[in-house]
Amino acid sequence: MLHERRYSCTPGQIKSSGKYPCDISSLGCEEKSKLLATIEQAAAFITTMIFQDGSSQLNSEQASTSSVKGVVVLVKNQTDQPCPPGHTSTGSTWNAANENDKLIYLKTEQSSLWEREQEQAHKKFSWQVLFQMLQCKVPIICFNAKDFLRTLLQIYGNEIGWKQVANSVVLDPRIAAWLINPSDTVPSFECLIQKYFEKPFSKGAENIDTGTLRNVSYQNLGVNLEKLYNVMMDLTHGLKAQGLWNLFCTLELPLIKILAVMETHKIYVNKQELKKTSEILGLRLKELEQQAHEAAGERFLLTSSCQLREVLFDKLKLHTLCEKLHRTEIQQLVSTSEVVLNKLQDLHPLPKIILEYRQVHKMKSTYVDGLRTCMKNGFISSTWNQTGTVTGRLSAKHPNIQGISKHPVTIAKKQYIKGKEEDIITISPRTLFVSKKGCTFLAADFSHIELRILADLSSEPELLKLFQEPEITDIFTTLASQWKGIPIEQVKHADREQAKRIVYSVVYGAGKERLADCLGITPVQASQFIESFMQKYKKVHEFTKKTIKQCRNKGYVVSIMGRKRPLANINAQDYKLRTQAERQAVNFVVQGSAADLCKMAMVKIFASVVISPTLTARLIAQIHDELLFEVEDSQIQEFSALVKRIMESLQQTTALEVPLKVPLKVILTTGKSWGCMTELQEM
DNA sequence: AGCTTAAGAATATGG
DNA sequence: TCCATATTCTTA
Repeated sequence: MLHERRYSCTPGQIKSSGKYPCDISSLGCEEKSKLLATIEQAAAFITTMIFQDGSSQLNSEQASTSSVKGVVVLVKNQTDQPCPPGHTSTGSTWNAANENDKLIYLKTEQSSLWEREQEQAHKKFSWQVLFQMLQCKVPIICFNAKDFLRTLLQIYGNEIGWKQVANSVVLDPRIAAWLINPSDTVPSFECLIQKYFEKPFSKGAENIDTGTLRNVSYQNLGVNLEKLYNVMMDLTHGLKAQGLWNLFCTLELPLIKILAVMETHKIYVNKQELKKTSEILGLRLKELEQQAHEAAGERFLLTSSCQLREVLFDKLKLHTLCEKLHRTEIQQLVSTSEVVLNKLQDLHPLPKIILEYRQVHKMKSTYVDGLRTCMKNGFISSTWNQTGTVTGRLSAKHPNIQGISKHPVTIAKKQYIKGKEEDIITISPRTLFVSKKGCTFLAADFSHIELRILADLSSEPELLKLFQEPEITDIFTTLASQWKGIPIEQVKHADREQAKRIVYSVVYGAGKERLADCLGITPVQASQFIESFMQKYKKVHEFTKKTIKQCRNKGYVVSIMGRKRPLANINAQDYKLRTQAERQAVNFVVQGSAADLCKMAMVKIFASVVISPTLTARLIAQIHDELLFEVEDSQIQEFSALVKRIMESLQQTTALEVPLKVPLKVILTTGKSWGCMTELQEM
């Protein structure tokens, strides 16, 4: 409350820059139209959200839990050269570097009842200002711009359509910093400033009052926004110098808007089914716990790998009956992981019970109960992180929709539900996600994307041939049939998955022990396989050697769209560190390039939908190589054709040698859930 | 004694 | 001594 007055400024004061932001609600009619005119001519906007607790996007470590109170905007009227560090913004108060720059405050919080009319007017004007900012194509610079855009969409959801944010140009220095080095995370604005702006400079007085005292931070907003602007300018130069500018502008910046829009979309979850499955899984867990205790001859905590280790190896001594069991990474204890338990399952009944217990427990705690904690009013909406990976991929949390189990868990025990007796119950968490009424989910995925990219980058003729033959519909199925010597029709899903794991393991440098563990074969057989693979696909091996060599020379590797990953250990003395960096280098080029393609697809599809007057399809999730949309039933044909065309045309866009294939899948049943997708026939 | 925190292990996803 | 994520749980 104390601060409210500080925002005010007397009419006419708008021009002279003050210490505090000018609250636009204090402006008269004339000043308001003046302000709108100024905004129309602005060269840049630097913005931050202000939260109820007084913090802003510039001094909160993580996304603030408190709700948004308003937005402060620094309106730049001329794009001046970035000031050298230490020159500006050393004072504790803000003095405009340029006299024409303005610092304004837009209140967005909900109006109190008694001053509703006035508040409505203010809200409307705030909206007018923000709308103009979004429409005029002048860059809006914001730390965590996605959160800013999402919040605007949420607050002005009635006045603005999601397509309208598509025209805006937002810049986020955090993403710029991440492109320059994806390995070092920038957790906060202060951190960004320290890394890219105040580098060796000024460790003095002013740092004290930026984060520690929240009340003081108000008077520093102008200073900090100025800093934000300067850091963005520095980073702009950095991006251009490193050849990352195009990637930044054409891929990562448009993605900000796409993710903001995605986060405003809610996915309906079947609450009743969720509760029911939680109970079924809970019952099964109790049974398995009982069985495990009997098999072990003592009570212990099944979820504790430590206690399980004691039972299996100290008490039962099962490790003495089996050689070369995998050990834990840090403590070098005998592992209780799936591969080890698989090896032990003929020696004792306990390992099998544990394996099933863990499967069911994962299902219950993460995908069923975990999902419930993410729900708000029967809906979920993931939070997307654009800077959370080193390879350029996206990540998602709350829930991690990218990691939700694909394969069902079957419970082979009698259960009595609603008086009905069933012997086998299958639980697949994806079916808990349901599309809106009148809509269906459409999934479009790049098939074998990384292998196709590898084929292209290595120009391996054998691999290219496989992709250019139209009769081959699925590479891994083909490879599995070749490897096992069985006809394609008899290849099962598990066989295909195995073939896939073999190929990627070998390509990315798996050792014989690891591969043997993975496949349940002996290390000798595994090394024979690696050998024959290298023999058949010689150019793949050449590609990895070439990539490592380049990395040694330059200190970094580059994806097809110029994404970089510096690898400090590529020339390390330590064998372990060096070879790890080598594998990371090879993996990055392929995985990073696949990420580029998938992001490009998102950007192009979004742009097409935005310019279409009729299409309303919404992106629900990106699962790395797969885009999941919610589409109005009447638009499925039109939209799916569009998606397929755009995604497959990326071959030309990116000048790939190898063709891209994008099978489309839609829900078969009108029941409309995720999972149980079936391939959409060509038209 | 009960509390929070961080690391480690295991397992799900994707290639 | 394949890569890179998130989540959950236990343990210190």
